[in-house]
Amino acid sequence: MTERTELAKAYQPLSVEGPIYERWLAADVFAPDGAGSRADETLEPFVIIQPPPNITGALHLGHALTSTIEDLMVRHARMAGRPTLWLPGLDHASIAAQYVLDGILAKEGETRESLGRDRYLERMWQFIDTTREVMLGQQRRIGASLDWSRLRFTMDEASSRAVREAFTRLYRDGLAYRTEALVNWCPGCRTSVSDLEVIPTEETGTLWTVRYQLLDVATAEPSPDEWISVATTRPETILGDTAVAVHPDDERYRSVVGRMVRIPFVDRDVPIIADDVVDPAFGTGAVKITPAHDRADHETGIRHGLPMITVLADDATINEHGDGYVGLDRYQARARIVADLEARGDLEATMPHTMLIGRCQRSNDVIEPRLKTQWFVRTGPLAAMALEATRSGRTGIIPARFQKVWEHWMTSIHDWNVSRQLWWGHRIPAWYCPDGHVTVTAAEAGPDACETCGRPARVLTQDPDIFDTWFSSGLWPFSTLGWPDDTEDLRAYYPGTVMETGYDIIFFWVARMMMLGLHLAETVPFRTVYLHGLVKDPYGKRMSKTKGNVVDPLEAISESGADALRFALVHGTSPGNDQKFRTERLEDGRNFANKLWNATRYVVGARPATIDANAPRRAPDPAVLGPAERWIRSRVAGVTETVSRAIEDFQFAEMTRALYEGIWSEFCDWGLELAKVRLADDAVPVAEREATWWTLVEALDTYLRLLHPVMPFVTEALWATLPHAPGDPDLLIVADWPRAAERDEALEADLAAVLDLIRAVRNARAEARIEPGPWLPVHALMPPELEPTFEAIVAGVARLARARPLTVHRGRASLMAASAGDGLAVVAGAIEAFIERSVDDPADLGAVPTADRERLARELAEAEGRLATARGRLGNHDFLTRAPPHVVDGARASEAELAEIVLRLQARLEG
RNA sequence: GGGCGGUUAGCUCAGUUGGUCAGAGCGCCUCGUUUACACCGAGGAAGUCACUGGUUCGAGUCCAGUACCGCCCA
Repeated sequence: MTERTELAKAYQPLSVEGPIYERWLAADVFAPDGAGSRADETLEPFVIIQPPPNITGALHLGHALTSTIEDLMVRHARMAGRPTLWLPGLDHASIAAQYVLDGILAKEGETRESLGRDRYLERMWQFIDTTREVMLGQQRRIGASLDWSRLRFTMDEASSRAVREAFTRLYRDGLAYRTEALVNWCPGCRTSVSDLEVIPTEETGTLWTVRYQLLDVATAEPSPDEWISVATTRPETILGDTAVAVHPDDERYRSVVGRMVRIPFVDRDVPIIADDVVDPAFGTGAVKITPAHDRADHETGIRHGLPMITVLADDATINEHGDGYVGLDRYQARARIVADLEARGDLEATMPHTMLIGRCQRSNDVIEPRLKTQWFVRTGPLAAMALEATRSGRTGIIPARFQKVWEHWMTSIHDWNVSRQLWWGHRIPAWYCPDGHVTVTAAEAGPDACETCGRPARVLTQDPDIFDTWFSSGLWPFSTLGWPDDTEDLRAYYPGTVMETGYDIIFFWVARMMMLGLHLAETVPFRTVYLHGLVKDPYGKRMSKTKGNVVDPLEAISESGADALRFALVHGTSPGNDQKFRTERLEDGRNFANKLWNATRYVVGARPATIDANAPRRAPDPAVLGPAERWIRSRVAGVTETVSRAIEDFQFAEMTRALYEGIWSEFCDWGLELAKVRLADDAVPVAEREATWWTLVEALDTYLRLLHPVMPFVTEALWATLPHAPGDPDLLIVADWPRAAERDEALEADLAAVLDLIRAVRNARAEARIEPGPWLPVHALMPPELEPTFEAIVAGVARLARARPLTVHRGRASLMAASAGDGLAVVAGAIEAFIERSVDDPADLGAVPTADRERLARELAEAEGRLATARGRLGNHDFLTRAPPHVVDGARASEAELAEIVLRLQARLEG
């Protein structure tokens, strides 16, 4: 049984959270097959494979949001009894990790090359040993109920094996091939990068117009007065030009198409070709073609069978093909070439030019398109499967509008370059024999011999490259479960239920997982893709370390508690939409936790002496429940419905809204206040007081369960202080998810009317500037059908309205007779009331009734306005005939009610 | 150039199939030490739902266009 501790006056998250996480761990409740699991094996499993965060990065608010939303879904599913797996992981992030480590090494005066491959990798493992613990610790702090027994790392042996196997199968199936092609080369990182890692940035450069000498048709030597002017932003690529192109319809150049020009410096003679891709309006209408260094030129080159001459080395210096400029950096070469062109008189014009430059996402270097022999994955068939999967609904995307983005990307996808010239990652399992034969094998030790010619392994060399990190990530939904082996986990938990991530990496993650999952694991990797928005700073800017506008989740947790951070993040999220985060939002969650804490503190302390402190929780006896108790139960049922539906619909902010409203504005503001009166009233029979208390306990019990997925710590702590029912577990985290009870809508409507009266009385008093202290006699008149309910909670109403005595009148005449003296008239919907006012200072007598009259007149004007609107609608024949009957009925009811209110107010004003 | 999202109270945002939906939190104003909570309670002020047309008996809610902001892709 749980220990009942005295609750502090205010919730202190820091002292509560750590021990609770330890209790969860000790109880072994995170794993679906853990000792503390209460999963019902007959239910469908709920599985989220966590998108593994980059092992070198500290967790930011985006990770916090991801963890919170996933944890929320997972905790809900777990409480609902489903076998629930949330599998944690870390990503080795090749390029990012190398970037960070290289920076550290640079400070020590070392480089990758100076250490050598083996020592470099040793350093990397040491480095990530330190970052790993930080990452995992952060997730624990936020309360993530991850199955740590299944923690995986993309570089562990099982993942490596999956990568080798996956690649081998793709190769065997003709979906992986090696070829020379144009890749995005980052000279800083010395590797190729994917299209997604190239950030197009608008920059101002220069457009140079350069004269190329035409050759005399007869002599094939430069013709002195004939030239063609081409415009270029990259003069250094002149060295690799193999043609000049014009548009076929361009009259200006029609006569020169087919003639030859001489490329400056390298003195290569190349043809003038005609091609539709040339934009006649750009520059001079004639462009130079460098097939080895430009994507568009590359395609043109292929169409026209042009030679492809690479003039840049890996470090972006001019290579041996750049006669006279060899060894110069690309920008030095550019400057020299411009100067030399000018000296030769071949530079015709220089003008500023705005263009898109591709920069490396990681190093910010300008990307160079270069020809490289690398491995590619054929995406056509894979993308087709991925498209079909979403179109058929086997995988749904939430919010749905991202389906369009998905379709567009999947239909315009290029083959995927998976080779990276890095060291930290999975080595490509391809071996080459001296004759150029390729052998691909999943065997860890490599091939025994060349597959083609049988030469022994010792003469084969392995491809020096590693895989793009996203290749191993793409296998994550199943490699984590044991694939390629037919494991129990794979059978039980694949495909996963939800893939939850930010929309910014839909292509990185989701696309690759879908393509590889469909091909290799033969089905979609997850049923639903849920995309959340980005967490931005208060001005709507992306948070980044360089901008200095990041909010550290750990700092936020230290200040306000993990629950407060979780609440703030969930409260502000809606599918696919960004949220602006300001730290003041944390206070909402902190205050809410405190409110809940104190409500529980009150309830625990208000236990009637007749109930044993260790008595198990039992449902209140329905026979002795008053309206307030029945109202509480009905409202709890209402909130339960809303919360359950919101979770199913991925409307997490709606879930927090409903709970905040239900717990604070309904349960605390009205339910507890009404209950207090009964609990404190010795005249109320013991059985009724007990039932009232059990009602409060039951309501809190349910609310704590409903709120647990969002605020796991405070709810777990408080639940421990409440009586538990037989069959309840020791920990809330594995307690049953509430089933919504029957609602009593008629009673809810009655109570709403009563609460309106209390509000109206308070309002009238406040406006009349009556001191809050004194109790004043109040007379009420209401429809007879409301009277029984009203009478049953009259003591509570009296207290909350500060009415003494509170008299219920039968008939208008009786009320009017009672309210003849000085006082305040109140019309609250169906209930009319009069507050007697005792005047201490006779000088006040004149002023107050005037104020009261003003208030009533204002209310009358408003009611009359609404009545006029209602009558206007009802006077419209089209409305009566075309609007659905229930709407018309509603309008009639509202008209009748307003008319009644107007009459009462008029009577008051005239009287 | 193509596509998507946003524009609702001073601020941050809800408003799911068009019919009391004009809302919440924070902030602001006025009160308040009734033993759960001042991380609180009571009351209050505050918005031509970006703009212009259209559809409809009825439009933040649907359609078209405009403006501004942001994002994605080329």
